[in-house]
Amino acid sequence: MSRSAGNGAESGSGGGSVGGVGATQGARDDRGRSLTGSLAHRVPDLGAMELLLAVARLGSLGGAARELGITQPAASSRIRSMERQLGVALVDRSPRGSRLTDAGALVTDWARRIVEAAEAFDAGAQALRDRRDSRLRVAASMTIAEYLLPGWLVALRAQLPDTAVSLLAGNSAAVAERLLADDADLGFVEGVSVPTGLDSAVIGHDRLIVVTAPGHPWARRRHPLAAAELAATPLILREEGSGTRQVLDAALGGLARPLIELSSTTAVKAAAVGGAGPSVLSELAVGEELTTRRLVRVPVADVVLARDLRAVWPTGHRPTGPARRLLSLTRA
Amino acid sequence: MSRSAGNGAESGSGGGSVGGVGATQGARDDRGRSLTGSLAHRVPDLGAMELLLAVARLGSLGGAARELGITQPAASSRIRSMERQLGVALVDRSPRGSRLTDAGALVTDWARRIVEAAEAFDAGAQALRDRRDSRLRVAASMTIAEYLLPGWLVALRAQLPDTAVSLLAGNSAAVAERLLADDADLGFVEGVSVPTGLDSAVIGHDRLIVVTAPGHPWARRRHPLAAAELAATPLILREEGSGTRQVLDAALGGLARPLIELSSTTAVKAAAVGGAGPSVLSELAVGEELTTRRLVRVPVADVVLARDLRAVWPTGHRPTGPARRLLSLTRA
DNA sequence: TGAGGGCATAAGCTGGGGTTATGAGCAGGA
DNA sequence: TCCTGCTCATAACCCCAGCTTATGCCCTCA
Repeated sequence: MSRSAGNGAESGSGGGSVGGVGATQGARDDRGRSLTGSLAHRVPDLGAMELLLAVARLGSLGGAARELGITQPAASSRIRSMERQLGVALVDRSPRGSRLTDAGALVTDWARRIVEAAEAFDAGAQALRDRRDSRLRVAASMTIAEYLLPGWLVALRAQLPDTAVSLLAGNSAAVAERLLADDADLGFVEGVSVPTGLDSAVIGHDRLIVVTAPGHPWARRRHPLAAAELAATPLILREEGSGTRQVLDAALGGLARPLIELSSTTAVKAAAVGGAGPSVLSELAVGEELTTRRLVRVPVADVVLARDLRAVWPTGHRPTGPARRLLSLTRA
Repeated sequence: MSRSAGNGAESGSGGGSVGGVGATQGARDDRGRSLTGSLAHRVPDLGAMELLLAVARLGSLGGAARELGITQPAASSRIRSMERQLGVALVDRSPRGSRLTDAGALVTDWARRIVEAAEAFDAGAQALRDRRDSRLRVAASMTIAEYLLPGWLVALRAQLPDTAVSLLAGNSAAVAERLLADDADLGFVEGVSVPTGLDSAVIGHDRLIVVTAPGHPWARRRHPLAAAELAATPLILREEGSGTRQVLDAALGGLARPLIELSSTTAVKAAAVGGAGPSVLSELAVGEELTTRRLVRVPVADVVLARDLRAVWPTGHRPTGPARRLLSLTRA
């Protein structure tokens, strides 16, 4: 393949489809995944994505290579193999630098999503690893640890790159225990009551919302759902004793009727998306599903399904230093 | 290392820190990234994440291996090397199966985020690749292609696994052109006006919102911002001619004053997060930043910064088949 | 007590991604 | 005009991560 063969211009608008490739393997499983090679075989790896982002930012393969600490030929071949894998020209190589194709710009944006999720993963994993011998020890309840903390940690790391943050996840009681035993500097809990011995600040709200698949009759309701109606309808729920279940029971007066009981938020989401019925979930857990309309929010009239998200610390020990900084990142 | 050495119990709540590892390399760059090895070296690859999810779901290494089409030793060693890399015990291996550690459960949830982003990437890439010779040809404007379409495609693929979807991204005019030339079956545009020759249905709204870094004075305002105040303040903006800029100018009467002009949404976000000043951005673009409070939304009083998101098709040619199905996934 | 499912260990192969070394297109200044 | 410096490409070689097959131990259950 000679210098600027084939791709080059790729005109003003669309997805550049590079020739050949021919891999239109029709075999798919029941979820539409190709059977030959799972995701990892069809999606470039993180290194390639980082490289692509660097190329996009710097406008040069060699520059990107330098930034990532590899050589220019390595970068070039990596990008090329990514293009081969995707069957789409991503960068327009010229002797004066490399610019993204239109398709490349789109792919880069999607790649950025993945890299951001990976950064959150990394920040969380780092915190998990930093257990002892660390400077800022955070204890958090599951929902917060799952959905919010990784993002905060990414932000915190931008401000305090040298602070090792350690994370410990558990229920409210465990968080309180750790704080009081001075095993943690700052805690995060969700729920109405604050464990005794702790001071707290509200940092946000976790609303439970009623959701259904778009096909469900409730998705087309024009008027909000009444509490009684909600209480009378069997719902896809977390198991009894779970945090969200407690809040729901309290709001309805202990009446929530389970259609199915599942032991993880993910399983509940999957069931709801699959159309098994309406469910009640934390809005933190279903943001993505709502924007892509895999789930639809059903407005509710006379029930308050909100619980506070709070930062907590031992009474008297106002957060200072890194803890204070983290707190300020989270606060409304 | 013998059978159940070391990790095992790890009691009821937290992040299990496996011994050793010792890789607390202090060297970090200005963003807190470790210099030795970029993200890709600190984060397990997609294959490992998929494997972990499978183990979580099936409760067995061998079962997960079977599902992914690899052998049991391969799965075992892969998980083990992931644990070594993260410095945390993830699964509790027993002769009767494998369950996740508490830390493992957390890590699995974070991993799921990455895998979901990768699925969206894959769906988009597949559509980009399927240019010609496909059954459903979609043309979409950039914002929609970037933030919404991948999710819809994932959902559509669940319903119609065998339909090849092709995607073409461009501005409104390009979308219209493709539809009228019968180069596309369904289009998506944002903006107030519908190109002539096309019918449309509103499928959502893209609100532009005013955001700042949490440290900015506006972040602590108690009262909404007046339009005049917004118009009088220099803002971080996309370049003149961009879609969001047009809407903003229209809403303010052509008065928006740029503090900095940048040519990509990502660059604008980065500047705003960095505290360079207030900005106006699509709410689709800043969802993540808002929930993690890297950016804060500033309420605005008397300006309507909404534009419709519309599905469009050639007048008369009501969407049918897969196009209709996709439309129903997006519709309110 | 055997059958079967679970996991571990060991030895060997393969290929993707890295490296060095070299050359060629294009711009801008002496 | 030619040199210098940036860009990218190609070629030959190397290494190790991750896979495989083969085998064995642990535990449970009929």
